[in-house]
Amino acid sequence: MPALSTRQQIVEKADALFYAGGFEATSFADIAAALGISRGNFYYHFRTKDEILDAVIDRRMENTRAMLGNWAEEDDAPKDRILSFVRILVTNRTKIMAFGCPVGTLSTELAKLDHAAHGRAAEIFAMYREWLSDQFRAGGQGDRADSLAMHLLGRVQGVAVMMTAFPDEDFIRREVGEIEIWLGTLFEPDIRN
Amino acid sequence: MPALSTRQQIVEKADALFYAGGFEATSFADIAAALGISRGNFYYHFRTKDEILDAVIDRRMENTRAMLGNWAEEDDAPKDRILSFVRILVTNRTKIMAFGCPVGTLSTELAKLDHAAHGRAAEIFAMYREWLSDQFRAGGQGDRADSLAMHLLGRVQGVAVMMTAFPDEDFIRREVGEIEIWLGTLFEPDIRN
DNA sequence: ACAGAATTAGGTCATTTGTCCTAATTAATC
DNA sequence: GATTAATTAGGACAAATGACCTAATTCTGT
Repeated sequence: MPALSTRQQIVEKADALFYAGGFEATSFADIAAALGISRGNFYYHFRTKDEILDAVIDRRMENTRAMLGNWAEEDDAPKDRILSFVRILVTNRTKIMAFGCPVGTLSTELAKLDHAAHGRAAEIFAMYREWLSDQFRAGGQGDRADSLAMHLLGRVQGVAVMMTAFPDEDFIRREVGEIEIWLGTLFEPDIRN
Repeated sequence: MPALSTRQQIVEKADALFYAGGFEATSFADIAAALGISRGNFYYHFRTKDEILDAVIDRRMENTRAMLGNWAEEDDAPKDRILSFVRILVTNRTKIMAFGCPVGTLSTELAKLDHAAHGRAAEIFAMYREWLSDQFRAGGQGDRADSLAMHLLGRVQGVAVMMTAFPDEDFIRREVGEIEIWLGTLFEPDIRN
């Protein structure tokens, strides 16, 4: 009784390899070899590369949904929930410096490939957008909520891109710090000078 | 007497194809076919794919240097120079929505491929960083100049990434507008309320 | 224990990849 | 005009790719 089904193992490994090496550059053989399974076995579970990509995106959406749910459970205040999001830049800094943001890099790669799944990859972004939008709305930002969500997503994506070019921990902390200050002024409007 | 040498044509086409389709996904055959030249001719000018990449990066660095120089010539005020940089988001919005930022996407792709040229791609970023840093310093930002340059680069990169996922012109103009306001407060410190 | 379904192994196939070679053609130099 | 150098054409090559098939094995329900 394996801890994970072969299919789950394939999706998990493909997820990691797509992130670390890119979708196009990762081959069937790479995934099968990394798992120690035969190509035939692989083909039984996924007939085309696009099917694996679909399954990987499904997995990422589930994981994202779970993570966003956890952040909402851990903190009651919208501001603290949003801070949990921002701090993944620090938590995952090592991987981001090496491979960028999994969401952003997949989206841009599929855009270049003109891949049919680009829209699905953008849906992962949309999940973050809506969740952040909900938090800003709950924090009393009303109509600005969605704009603020997009703005914050962009800020975080930008830091992630810069991290791969300049792996500088000080830069990360400085940017995260500035975002925290910005959130502070947003959620305590009577303290702005 | 051709307007461009074969070698120049190859580099130019490779540049465009690498941007629109990615480095890994663009093959020798793609470039040769797009130019209508034979593979043998191609091989005469570039023996390996890495050589083409190097030439493309050289070209981009030259073009970038020229563009930054032009912006410096067109405007005397550091703030206006920096605005020229920010507004490429609007000027090139169609291509960015389709393929992202050429600098950022190449950097992240080469990072994932663990490619030797990743450092050279980051040098293009470094050119922008230093140029922006010079402008901020000329604008009286002193020690903060480099931090501000990195911050602004990140802001622009973030908008570019979001544009590929959400091709929304309003978002672009909103973000560019906010950056302009931010620059305004930076360069006119006595007007902050 | 056994039949049927699910899963896995191993190999095949046409195509494409990056790399490379040789012969032909064009351009430059004396 | 002859000789040499630079450039181009048109393949060839092994390796890798995504896709596919069949036979063997393992699991499942009865």
